[in-house]
Formats: sequence, C-alpha cells, structure tokens
Amino acid sequence: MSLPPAFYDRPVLEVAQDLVGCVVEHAGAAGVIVETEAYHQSEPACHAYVGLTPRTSVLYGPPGVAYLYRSYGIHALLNAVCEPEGVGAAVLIRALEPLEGVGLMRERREVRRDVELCNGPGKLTQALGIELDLNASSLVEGPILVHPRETGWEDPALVAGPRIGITKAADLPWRFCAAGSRDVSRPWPPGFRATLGPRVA
DNA sequence: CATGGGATTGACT
DNA sequence: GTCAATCCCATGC
Repeated sequence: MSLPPAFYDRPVLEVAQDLVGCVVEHAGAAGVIVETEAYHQSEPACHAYVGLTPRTSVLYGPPGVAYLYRSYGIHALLNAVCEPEGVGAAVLIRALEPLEGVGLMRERREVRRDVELCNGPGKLTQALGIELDLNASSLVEGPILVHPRETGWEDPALVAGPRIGITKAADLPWRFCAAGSRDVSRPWPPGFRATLGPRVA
C-alpha cells in the first residue's frame, strides 16, 4: 500500500519530517528516504514563489503528486507536492538508502561504491530510472510509489539544518536527515548536534 | 525573440 | 578545494 493523499495534505514541514524512513519505489528498484527538504510558496527559494506559471502549476495542484524538474540542464529532481490544492509547496527527496533492486541501480549508474547510488537528489532519480516525463504523475497510484515506514524505521531520530545549494532563504533549517545515516548527500559540519528526536512541531 | 540563472554532479588540481 | 556541462522556462525588450 502507498501513502494516501491525506498524508501529503498537511503542512509541508510536517510531511518533510514524516517522509524520512518511508520508501520510494519505481521500475524495479526502491530505497528508504534518509534526507528531505521542504519548500513553500512563502519563501523565495521555492519555485512556487513566483506564483502560478506553467512550470509551477504542478506545485499548486493537488497533493500526493510528483513534481519533477531539470536542474542545471542535467539532473532530474524529485519532489512530493504537499498542502491543499491552491498552495504551492513540496518536499524535495535528497537521498535514499538502497533497499531493493540494487543490481538495477548499478546498471543505471556506474559507481564504485553502493553508497554513491542514491546519496544525492540527481543520483537517486537516475538510480530509480525516473525522468521528467513523470512530472505531475501520482505518488499514490504510480508509476512512482511512496510507501509507509517499515520495520526498523518507525520513529527515526532526525537532524535538522539549512538547505543545500540554494542562494535565497538559505538560513531556514528546512533540511531533515535520518540521524547517523551514511547515505545522506552531504555530511554535517563537525560537531553539529541539532538532533530533534522523532519530529518537531 | 534573447538572455540569464539555477533545489547538481563528476572530474580534476 | 575549483570548475564546466547543459536544458528548461521566466523575464524583459
């Protein structure tokens, strides 16, 4: 069973934290989400900040839908649209821990070590075979599916910090990682200790 | 219609 | 640590 639309029809900061530990599946491969970032129309780093345009219409659409866009002309980045229809908000999936179909992932990406298969937002889409044509497709009915947390991930400890690679609103601590995961896209600064526990309000 | 700026990655010094 | 590749689309003339 995949997560229902109601899961995504909530404040984007809640969904971003609750998605850590959930499973993304597509085309014979799957991974556990270990890193997310939240984006909301109210802050300038979000694509929806510019208002309703052809590009952002998916963000303003119903929750539980994939928002995919090309970054730097090369990489496809996967987001889950959140909050009610009419509100532009989404969670960027930044890193996975490989779970199933690792052989397929290796075919799609030539890497030395398995930890490099999914530890970045552009890497995991390539490893799962996700491309831009799945923009606006359902995360509830597929082809991309998001499943609830499985055994061992019921209540993961989270670490919060500033989002990566943005120039606007770079101070907001809207990045969430599974504490201690080796699969996050970038390590925390030495001595960083903002552990939150299961979820902050 | 021309231009500019990225929610990145991999290769290289 | 630095740096270029490359495409979509919003914006402005």
